[in-house]
Amino acid sequence: MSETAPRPTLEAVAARAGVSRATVSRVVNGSDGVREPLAERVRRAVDELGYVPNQAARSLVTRRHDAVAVIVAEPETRVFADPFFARQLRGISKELTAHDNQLVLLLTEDRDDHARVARYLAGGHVDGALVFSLHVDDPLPGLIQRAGLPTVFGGRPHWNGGEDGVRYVDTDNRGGARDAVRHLLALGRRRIAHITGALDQTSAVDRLDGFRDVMADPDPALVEEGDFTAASGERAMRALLTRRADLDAVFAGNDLMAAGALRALRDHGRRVPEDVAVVGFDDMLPIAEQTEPPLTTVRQDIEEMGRLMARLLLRDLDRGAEPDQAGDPAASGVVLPVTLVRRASA
Amino acid sequence: MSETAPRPTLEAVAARAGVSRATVSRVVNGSDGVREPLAERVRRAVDELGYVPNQAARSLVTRRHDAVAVIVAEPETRVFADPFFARQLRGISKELTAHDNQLVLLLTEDRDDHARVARYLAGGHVDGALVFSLHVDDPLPGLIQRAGLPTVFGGRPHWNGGEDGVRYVDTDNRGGARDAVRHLLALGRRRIAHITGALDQTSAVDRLDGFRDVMADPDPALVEEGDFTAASGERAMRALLTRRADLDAVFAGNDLMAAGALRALRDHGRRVPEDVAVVGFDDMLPIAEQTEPPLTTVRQDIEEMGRLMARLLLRDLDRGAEPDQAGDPAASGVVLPVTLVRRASA
DNA sequence: CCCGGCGGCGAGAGCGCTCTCGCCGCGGCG
DNA sequence: CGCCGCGGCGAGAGCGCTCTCGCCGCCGGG
Repeated sequence: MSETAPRPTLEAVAARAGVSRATVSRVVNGSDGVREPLAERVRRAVDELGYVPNQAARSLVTRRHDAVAVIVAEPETRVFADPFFARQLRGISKELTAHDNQLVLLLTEDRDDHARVARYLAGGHVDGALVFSLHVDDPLPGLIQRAGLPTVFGGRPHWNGGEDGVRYVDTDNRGGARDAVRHLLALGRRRIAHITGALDQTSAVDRLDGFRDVMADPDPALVEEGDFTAASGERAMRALLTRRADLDAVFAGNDLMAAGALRALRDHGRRVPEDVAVVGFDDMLPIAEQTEPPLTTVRQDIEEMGRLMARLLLRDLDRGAEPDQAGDPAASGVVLPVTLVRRASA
Repeated sequence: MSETAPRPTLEAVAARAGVSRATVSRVVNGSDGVREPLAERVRRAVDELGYVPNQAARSLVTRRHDAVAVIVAEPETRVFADPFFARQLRGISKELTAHDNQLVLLLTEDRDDHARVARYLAGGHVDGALVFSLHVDDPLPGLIQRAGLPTVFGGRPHWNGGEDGVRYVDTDNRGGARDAVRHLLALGRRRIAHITGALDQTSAVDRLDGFRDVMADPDPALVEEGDFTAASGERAMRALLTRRADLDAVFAGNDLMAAGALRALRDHGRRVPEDVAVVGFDDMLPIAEQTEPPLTTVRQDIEEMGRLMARLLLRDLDRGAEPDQAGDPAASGVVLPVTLVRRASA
């Protein structure tokens, strides 16, 4: 009973149906050229025996694996502090399974892991890779490019100026930041501060750029660097308040920092939004709804981002490995729109 | 240049080193029986050619895949609302990669997915499975058991009464609940309420049981069912306050509900902890630290839980598929300890 | 000096599949 | 009525690896 049943092979199915292996293979893989009565007999044999193709054997000859690696290079910071990651993964998963592809997850922490990942990718276990690497000095993207696998990045990669044709999906960080700041202006605020995220990440840089787009030459005293954590937001807010006690609005680089900023404002006796209006970024739930007051923020569709990354990659895989360098212009980088969500804080 | 380099095979390495395939295989797989000068020559050939074994070919004959499926059956609810999932995954990932195993992630949403997962597992792509399924009516655990793969569950599965020898790792929900309630008693509180989680999940049931262990026959009016969301915590707290305006403490089934309860208490003008002491569960960061006041709560080591699940599974895999029914008694279920974290709310 | 044993290495089969060929039978056209 | 063409199916090679054998050479003992 506990004996692992010897899985039936193509051969066995062929024998039972009284046909050749080739014919069974044709039926199983849905290629035409098998006439109906025969095909039906094969199908019956397949599920009488409970036949399931051996993927290893198949991969050995087709050189396809129907599997995609998802590489996340983000040990300590935001990815694990918030539900971002899970959402993205979910989007990716949906798209991949819809196309019968598996998701192999690789989490990396340090340099040793990089070598491991590189080896894994070179090992040809997967047909492509989706990569999340947010930091500027990360050697991972380079390693991966070198492995020669079709790849799509999550978030605009850093060295984008140089290498071209790098596929990525990003949210409209810059545009979202502009929307946020314009909203504050529309409320009549004029002394608007910005708490940046960790500036070694493109998302933080892009949001800062958006802020500058609208504020055109802001007082440097109104910009303070954070690192996307709530604690950094609180600290930054305090610093801003001592430098510019007259500020009347803050655009924080993400909701976590906005939450930190709210505490600092409360401690300093500032009312939100009456004295100081606050806008966040991400619409990270449940944080954004739970703050006091609830956050006005810029929402990005995280799950859609994941889905899109997967879709892009699968498309590449379908039309053969060659990314078709002449290919469609829209393909190299895709930027998803964002929307401003108005709650009580601004 | 864009030509995908034909990966070198064992054959090629053998030719270059002037030995047979068997010898190269021996060296690559670290089995002894190859004398030093020869072994060295092989090793040189391997990295001159950049040889990486073809996993598909290897699996075909060894019937091992060095891959483990992680199945998460939790679309909407807590897993995606909080960083739980990511933490657990990280623990799992660490342990798996330490043993050169890959992590194949399967997220399921609905019944169709179940069939897909069952097929995948039956397809023999992976050597074992780690399963997270929290709901009582989930058919998934049954399907998986039937696939005959070595499996470890995250959280005590539901039908535990029946089937025996089911491997799982759980946190000490009941003991943690007892600690929480005893802490409230030690503070002198006597009219202690409990907001339960969704009672179709064992964790919620166990926490309720722990509450009852200590309170022995509590007033039913002091127990209100929630569903682990902040909104449900808020609603439950309101209900409790109208029923028993004299309550002086609340033990919430998780931190999210505790956060909801805090708002309800604030709205009703109750001071925390002076009028009502509040204890949560999970120590979910950053929520638990960000509430006003910060939450006293029961901490569980999520990452360790993941690591342990992986370790258990790998152990099973190592000693052949047979779980050794006589095996060590500790193996069927492992319960991880929790610790009470004191902050300002109680 | 011969023989037995043992350890190091090579030959070869085979894992379960895909895919190219080529064969065979049937239908249509000359 | 014969021939050619084509579509349906089977035979067989081969994907890259592991692992069992068995061979061969070396060493020690009789």
